Amino acid sequence: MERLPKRQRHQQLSRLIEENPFITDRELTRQLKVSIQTIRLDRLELGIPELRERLKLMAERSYDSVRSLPLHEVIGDIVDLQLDKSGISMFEIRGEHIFSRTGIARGHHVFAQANSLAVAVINDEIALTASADIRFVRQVKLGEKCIAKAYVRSAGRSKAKVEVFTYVGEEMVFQGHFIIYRSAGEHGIEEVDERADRD
Amino acid sequence: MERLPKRQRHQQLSRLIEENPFITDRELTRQLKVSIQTIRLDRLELGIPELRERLKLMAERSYDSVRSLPLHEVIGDIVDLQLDKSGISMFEIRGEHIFSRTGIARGHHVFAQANSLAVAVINDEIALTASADIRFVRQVKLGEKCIAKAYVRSAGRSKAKVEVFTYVGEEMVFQGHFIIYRSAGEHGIEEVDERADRD
DNA sequence: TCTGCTATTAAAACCAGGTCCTAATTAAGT
DNA sequence: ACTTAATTAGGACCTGGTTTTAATAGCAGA
Repeated sequence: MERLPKRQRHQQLSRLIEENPFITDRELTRQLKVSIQTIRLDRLELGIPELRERLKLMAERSYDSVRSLPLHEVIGDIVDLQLDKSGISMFEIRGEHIFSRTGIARGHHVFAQANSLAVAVINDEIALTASADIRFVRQVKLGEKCIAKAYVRSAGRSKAKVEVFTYVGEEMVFQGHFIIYRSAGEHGIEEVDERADRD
Repeated sequence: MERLPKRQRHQQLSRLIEENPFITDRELTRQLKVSIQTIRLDRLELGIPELRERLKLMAERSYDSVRSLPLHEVIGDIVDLQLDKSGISMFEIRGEHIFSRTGIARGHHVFAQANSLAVAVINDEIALTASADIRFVRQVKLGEKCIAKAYVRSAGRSKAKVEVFTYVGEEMVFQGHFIIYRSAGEHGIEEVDERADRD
């Protein structure tokens, strides 16, 4: 009663499916030289779902990632705002903002908080980021609360310079210099609008 | 002969399937109050494949584009990826990405696409943005498809320089220079030094 | 040798979620 | 009334399975 062949086959089966989840049982019979029933018994024992189920799982995984883009309007809660002068916002790093492996926040969330604040602090109908020079000073981790402080350094007619520093506690974790376009009475930009909504 | 209902239904059908690709024809008959045959004719006319085919496509997309990477950590769909060399991703600006009044994309979404891609293209266990110098060249509007192209310019042991250019059609809308930290232990990567441009 | 056990294979019924084809029905336009 | 487009209905067939029930092969121990 060769037991080994079975275990070996199980290993091979797992490997084959892992490296090509699109394989059908019929294809597996060819590769492993056993009947299709054996393949199915094996999958049953190993808890490997059928092809369609596998594809569905993969599709789901890749779907809710697209769906769960949590980058909406203003990122973070605005705590204080003095238009054209300064602003403070608070943003807590949660599970959806991190690299799952490391627990470290993805840079664009930290950026998003700062960018949102830089735009919000500009007192204009339309304010858009033109450019930015940013530095991620240290990593931010799950659960940490980021306090971003924005200061308007200079405000011309069509551009404003805004500096943003983000802290976790005492520590600075991010800094950025933003150049923000403003509408300054409808010029330069084709589509002029009202100011962005605020919560 | 109300032609409108048909077109409207087609629109609704497309919308329904787009916002939930996991829906079956049977479910669609309930929502649209027409027979299942009509649904199938509609799908045929619109060139929308059956449920299983849709799931398979989604699975494929998420599989062979970035099998090694956790996809959900990337903003936009990776179209091409040559680790440590270059990468391309596609990101369509949708309603949730814009200033609702103006239809102009919020900067941090455009940044997020570029940042994700810059991190993804670095072949390392841990890759984090250290700093970035970015410019929003022109506004991006609702419905526009942003194609971001990333090129690894130099890859040292602990840092890599990545340039990202984002286009809508022929037009460049964003450019950024990223410095990415890498873990520099795990993989002894000493292969890449300086790379020339490539399309 | 017979019994018992595992592993394998086979066969048949059934299912979801369709395609493909033919035909009937309905609605509406002129 | 006749024509045409749109809709609905029905049945055969397909893939890639599940589930169940049975038969068969191979070997071990008493």
